[in-house]
Parts: sequence; C-alpha cells; structure tokens
Amino acid sequence: MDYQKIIAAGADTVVEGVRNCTLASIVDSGQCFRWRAVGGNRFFGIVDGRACEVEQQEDMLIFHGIPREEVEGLWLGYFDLERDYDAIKTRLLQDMVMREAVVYAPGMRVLRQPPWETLCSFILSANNNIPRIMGIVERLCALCGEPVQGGYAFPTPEALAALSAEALAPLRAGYRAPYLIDAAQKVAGGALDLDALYTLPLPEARKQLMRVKGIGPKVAECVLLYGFSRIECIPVDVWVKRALTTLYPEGFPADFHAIGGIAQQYLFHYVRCCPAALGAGRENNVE
DNA sequence: CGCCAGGCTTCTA
DNA sequence: TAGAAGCATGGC
Repeated sequence: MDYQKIIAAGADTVVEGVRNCTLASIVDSGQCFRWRAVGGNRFFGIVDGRACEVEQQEDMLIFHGIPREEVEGLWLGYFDLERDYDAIKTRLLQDMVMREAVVYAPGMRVLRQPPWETLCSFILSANNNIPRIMGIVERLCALCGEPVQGGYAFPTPEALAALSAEALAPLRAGYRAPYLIDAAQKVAGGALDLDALYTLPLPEARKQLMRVKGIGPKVAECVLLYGFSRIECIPVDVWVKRALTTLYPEGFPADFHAIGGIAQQYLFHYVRCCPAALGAGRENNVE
C-alpha cells in the first residue's frame, strides 16, 4: 500500500503518506489523455464522469472539493495506491538499465483506468502522437459525452454507437473514426463483454479485443494493462521497441515478466523524455 | 516538401 | 505466413 491515511479537511480530502507517486510524471507518460496541469503541482481530470482537481504537496494528495467517500470509492483505485511499488522497484533496481529508468521517474505508476475509455483512447493512439490523441479525445467527449463540472464525461458505448462515422468528422480522427463506431457497437450490443476481460486468460482476452477493428496486438496490450490492470502485459510501440533492441539485445529479463507492464512504463517514459539514452556508444551497465 | 507519431487493415506472393 | 503498401491528420 502506497498511502497511510485519508483525512477530511473541510470540503477537501487529503491522502497522507503517499509514496512512489508523482502526478506530473504519471499524466505525462502516455497512458492517459485527459489530465491537464492547472498550476504547478495541480491537475484537473475527469474519470468515470467525476471531475477531479488534485494537488500534490510533499507526501500528500489533496483532492479539492471531493468527499472522502469518492476518494475511497474512485480515486484510490484509479491511482492504484493500494499497490506496493517499493516491492516492485526493489526488483527493478537490480537491473542497471531499469535502475536508470526508475531513478529518472521514481513516482511513475500504472493507472487503473475505465476499460471502455482506455479501449477507445488506444484505438485513437495508432500511428498518432500524444498531443493529437489528447485533442481527439477531448473533442470526442465534447461531441457526445455528458456535461460535468468543468468539461464532459467520456461518452458511453451507447451514445457513441448511435452515431455514424461521418458524424465523428469534427474529431479529425482520420481513418480511426469507423474503428470507434465498430467498438461502440460491439460493446453496446453485447458482442464484446468488457467485464469478462478482467478474468479471462490473457490469450483469450487479447483475442476478444482484437475482434474490434483497429485493435491489433499493441493496442490490445495497452487496453489490458491500463484498463484492466493486467500488469504482465507489455505494449511494444516504436519507443519500447527501440529501447528493447538497444538496451536489452539479449532480451528482457525473465524475472520481470509478472510486472513487465510496469517495467515497460518506466522504460517508455525514460526513453521518450531522454532519447539520448538510446544514443550510440551507450553501454548496458552504466552505474 | 518529407518524415514521424504509443499501428492497423488489406493486399500480395 | 510473412512482408509491404496505404492510411487521415498535424507538427516539425
């Protein structure tokens, strides 16, 4: 567990004794697309139709204007604060490449995001860049999501299934628009049972997801990791591929497999923010 | 102008 | 089954 206690402070709720959690790293790590900075250590986001303004101060997370019940019922789980990252990092720090990545962003975490939103977001991520993905997701929410304080909820599968691909033109999602509609129709119509993906064996879960147009192996891996907390899933995009071939020519250490998705998250963020780490003349065993 | 972005679908051999 | 072309869009 990476927090100690939750206390009410007027209209706010404060989570104290938070460890291994740096919001600035997390919301800039390409796993979520709806958070924006509204001050130095303050961020605004909407999850599950709940708007959230959260501020980080030392070892505290201050949820502004949010009751304790909502912090316990939604946000602790979203930030995965019940998980013990010390145990995970102890293992990763044994490896000299992972050590650099972990030291670079020691507050990185893998979020537990709503499956449907995650599925759509990563359909949109294909052959795309992060700032533009964010823009498309925001326009999607504004187009057919329920209004909430400060923005719009992510649209339900039913709301999206009622639209045509042409109606999504304002998103400027390009060829991905029909993929979104296909996903919405399969989920709203019951052809794809998202809840089942929490427990299905991974090969079967991947197969189910890849029945949706626009979901291939990499996107399926992202959905399972970020949307279903299947932390053994390792999405391999162009950055991670470069990192693995350059930094792990002998292959990814086998004892990371159970936590491979989290290792991948440190690595992705590290090489994307420090491309020099992949530069020529770099050794594996840099201290 | 070309190249790239958290890839996928479709076509071809 | 493997490999390459084509794909919307926008930043650089």
